Amino acid sequence: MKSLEQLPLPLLEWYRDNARTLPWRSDPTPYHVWISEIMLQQTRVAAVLDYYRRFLEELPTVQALAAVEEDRLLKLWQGLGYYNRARNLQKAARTIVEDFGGRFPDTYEAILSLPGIGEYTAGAIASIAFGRPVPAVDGNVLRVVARITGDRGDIARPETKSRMRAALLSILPQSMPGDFNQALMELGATVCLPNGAPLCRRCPAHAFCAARIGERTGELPVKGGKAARRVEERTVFLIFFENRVALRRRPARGLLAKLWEYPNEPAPAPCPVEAAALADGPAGKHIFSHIEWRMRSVVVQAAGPELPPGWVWADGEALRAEYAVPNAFRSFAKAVEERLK
DNA sequence: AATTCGGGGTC
DNA sequence: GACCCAGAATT
Repeated sequence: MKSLEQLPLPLLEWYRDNARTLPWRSDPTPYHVWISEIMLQQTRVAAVLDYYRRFLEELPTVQALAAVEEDRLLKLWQGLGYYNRARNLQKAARTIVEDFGGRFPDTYEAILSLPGIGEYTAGAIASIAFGRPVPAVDGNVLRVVARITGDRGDIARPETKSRMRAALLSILPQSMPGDFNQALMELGATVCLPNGAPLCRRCPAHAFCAARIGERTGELPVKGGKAARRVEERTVFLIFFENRVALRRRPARGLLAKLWEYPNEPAPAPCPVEAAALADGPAGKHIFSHIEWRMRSVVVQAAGPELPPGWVWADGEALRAEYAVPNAFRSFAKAVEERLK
């Protein structure tokens, strides 16, 4: 990894001049860094900005996060995805309040022990918020290192990841590890782009990057895997009674756990309530990482207010402000709103 | 080591 | 379509 040794100085200089202005950088308290890092897991900066602002506005402290109602927390997370992140955030907040006296733990090992925090996030928080000299190796960093060093190892494999992490640890500037880690990610996000289209002319590693010199940026990094996606046909029931719509809570474990949904079943499925009228509603499609839902909908005028146990009637205001409904059902939002007026 | 967990931007 | 994103937890 000889070429990596030349990286720190030009990288830090580049970062000083090119760092984006991001809300979690203006006041990098451990709480701010933590919330931002969890939201940013597998999620682009642009998608996080509004959620981050709303979240900190309502839950400005670890104590507030520890105490908030779970349904309110899910509502704040609605649409961001990977909802276990929100639940783990609260578990960790309660651990911090109860076991750490409300003070965020300040060592890599203690941070790593918290729910929802793995090697990457522990390294990010420890280095950015506490100045600890540990690497933070995310997807951006793996791509940058693979290209600069010309490493053909599969970056999806733990062995490749740990090799690159060790190489980074050996060159990590002890004085400013947080800036170095952020600079590497920033470089990956804005210059050393995926899809074989990096902006090498703007790169501080231009002179010594193995992939650029060898014209192999299109072949690096090497990444295997890609599980096939299964398709599920589902029927969604948009059930109305007197300007309200029926919702039910999803199971506590698994996909979209504990979020609210319009009742739906694998197609074909019979109407789950006594109906005064039935009509076809809009179709919808939603693509998860590992599943594709192809949905048709049925608009149901319920014969009465009776619902199966656990289901609820929601009016337009409750639907907007109270119930966390995942974006998988966004195709039906307009049709539902129309009938709740 | 492989799968499960969302959702959206980008090519 | 395919890839990827400031990944972690579970199996």
